[in-house]
Amino acid sequence: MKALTEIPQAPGRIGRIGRAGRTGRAGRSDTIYEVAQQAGVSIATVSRVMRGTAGVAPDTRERVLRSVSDLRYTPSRSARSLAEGRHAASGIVFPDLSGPYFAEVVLGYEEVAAETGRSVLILTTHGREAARERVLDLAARVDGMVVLGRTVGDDVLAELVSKGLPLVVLARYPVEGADSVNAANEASAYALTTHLARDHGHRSFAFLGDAGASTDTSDRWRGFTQALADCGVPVPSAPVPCPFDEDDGRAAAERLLVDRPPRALVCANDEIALGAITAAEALGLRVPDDLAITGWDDLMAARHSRPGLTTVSQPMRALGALAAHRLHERVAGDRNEPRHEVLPTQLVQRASCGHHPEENR
Amino acid sequence: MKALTEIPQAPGRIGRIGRAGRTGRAGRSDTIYEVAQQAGVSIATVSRVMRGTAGVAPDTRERVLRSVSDLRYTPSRSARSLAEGRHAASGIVFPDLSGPYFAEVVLGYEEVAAETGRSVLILTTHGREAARERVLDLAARVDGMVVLGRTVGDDVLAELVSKGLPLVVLARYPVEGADSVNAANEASAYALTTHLARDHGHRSFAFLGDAGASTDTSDRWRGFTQALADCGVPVPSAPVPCPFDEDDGRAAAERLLVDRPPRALVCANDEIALGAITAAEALGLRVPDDLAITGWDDLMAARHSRPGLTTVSQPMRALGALAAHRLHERVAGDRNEPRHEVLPTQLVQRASCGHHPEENR
DNA sequence: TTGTAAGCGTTATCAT
DNA sequence: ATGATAACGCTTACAA
Repeated sequence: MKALTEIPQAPGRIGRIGRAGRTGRAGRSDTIYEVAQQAGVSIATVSRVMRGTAGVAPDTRERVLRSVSDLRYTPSRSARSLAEGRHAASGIVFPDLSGPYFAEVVLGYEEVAAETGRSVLILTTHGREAARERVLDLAARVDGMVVLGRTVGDDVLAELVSKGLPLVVLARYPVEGADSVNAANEASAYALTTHLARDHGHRSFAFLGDAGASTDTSDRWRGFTQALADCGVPVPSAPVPCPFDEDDGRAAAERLLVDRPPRALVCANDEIALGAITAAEALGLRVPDDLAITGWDDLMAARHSRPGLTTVSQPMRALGALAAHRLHERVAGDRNEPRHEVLPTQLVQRASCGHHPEENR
Repeated sequence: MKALTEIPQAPGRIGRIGRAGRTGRAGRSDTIYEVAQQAGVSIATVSRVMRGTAGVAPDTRERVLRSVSDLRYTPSRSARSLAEGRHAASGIVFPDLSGPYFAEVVLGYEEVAAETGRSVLILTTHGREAARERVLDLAARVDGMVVLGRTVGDDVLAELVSKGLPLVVLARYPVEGADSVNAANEASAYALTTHLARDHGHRSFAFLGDAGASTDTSDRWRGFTQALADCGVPVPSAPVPCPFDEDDGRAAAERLLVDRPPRALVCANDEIALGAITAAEALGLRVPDDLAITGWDDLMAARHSRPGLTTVSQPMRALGALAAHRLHERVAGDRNEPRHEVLPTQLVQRASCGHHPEENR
């Protein structure tokens, strides 16, 4: 007779008994137990085969693989995540997908994330109240995330960092404990504005865009004012506030142009600029003869518009891709010191800023 | 001495002993156990409070909530998914995000999915080999998914359906066991082509687009040929193959137009059409005087191009939103019979198809 | 109203 | 090379 201490440990999986009999039900996928039973091995061996862990005999391996494909077994992702303590997924948070900018950024991001074996969750905040909760919820599903400007406040980001979540911010000022990726907004604004003032000789400017809402815009505003000051041109006291949207651009431009039209109108993005062109033409102003207009982003429409829109081309896809790479490094634990990077942009001269000698459209 | 059968069940959670002492480590979030201990209740009660399940005394509830916020506790998503047997997430699979079409669809989708309390995973296939594996991997992370055309074969979709995964296809022919959502491609192609033949009197046509690659395109081709036949206009034997891209459109149009230019060129989307306009102008053909060109999608660039591009406007966002709704119904188990829906489109007449009496741009 | 503990489906440690 | 089983962190039936 055995003493209590000699009694074999009761199996933790008492409930496993009677597991059979629920096969074939649609929507109920098989588990590692069914595969193990079918193959006549333990679940540990099945797990080894699935994960490619070394140390499984070739014929055992074959047998398991056959059962796997017979039963069309797919491991449960939640169980795996729970056991591994990771999600093999990352997230990206942006304000909205409308307009090509965010779509391109996300595309660049997804591509790299997929290459590094990570699924991608997206979240748009739409400037909604619940943004904080949604972002925190997302944080529970991923191993790290990228957050774009104009989504949630720095307090939320600090919370994420304090939870130990790898974080990269994009098109947003750096925050403690996170990497950042930005386009060269100030430099390109400076170059663009200098081109307008120096090369075309424009002496009266306005800036259309909401500098308070976006770090991109406020950087562009800063480069704009700096260039004007350096060129000895009067500097407007503030940007003309305007959301990132074509209709808003048209409306804001209409109000501005009726009143006291400047000679050159620097818009915070192409959508605003295209709206402004429409407004200018409706008011009988010729672009660029009466009014120069420029944008940002180099959308397809900028190339096809009449007149062609002078703008700044941003490496949108590269921004997303770089953010994905930096996030991957952080998640993999390859690096801890924050890294802040600025990607170069390019001035694209077309007809809307004034006539160029070598103009071709 | 007790018989074996009388031995009390060994607790499943032997390892819980000694759980304390690992607090404060960054990146290691607290669990329901810490909260329970802090609040002086059991984990079941914490769970009830977190889930809002009825039957918790107000003061107990308060105490728990305080501990939750003290410890900044967020439930583990994988553990929750494992226990609940659901992910509270859904996925959307598309070929690529470039161009505004997919971005808009995804945006409409995400918005509705978020409203129904579901996170959104995205997957782009890029026409890659690994598409099947990626899609199956995604399937393990979601409660249901939407698959767009030109991503994976019907065999993969059948596999998903047989696994019991709720499925909606978008811009793709219906498959057994899944809902489908499409735009009225054939009808709008018919209307567009009839407009060109009847209203503008064009008698020689070509169609630019790869009908084999996309159900959208093959439906458009069908409506196109039907309209020509009904108008008594010679029907081309086949589409001029061309990918969905501006450069490809330009290249394909160049080859076509040098040879034997038709009077009207119907393109499968706006990007192709805009490329074709560029090609036509490079060859000295005037649009629409020498050659009418039309597109599909009504991109921003179609509105701003010179000449304005006649095109078909699709409810892209609504397509995504509807797919999300249908998927939600399926996931919730509200409905089992497949539903196939076709959303209306709209012909947008601009200058590129010929001169209209009431033309305004 | 609250607690106990089984169960979710994996991974990985430790024996053998 | 393989098996037994603890552990992952929750939800929920059942008991009290």
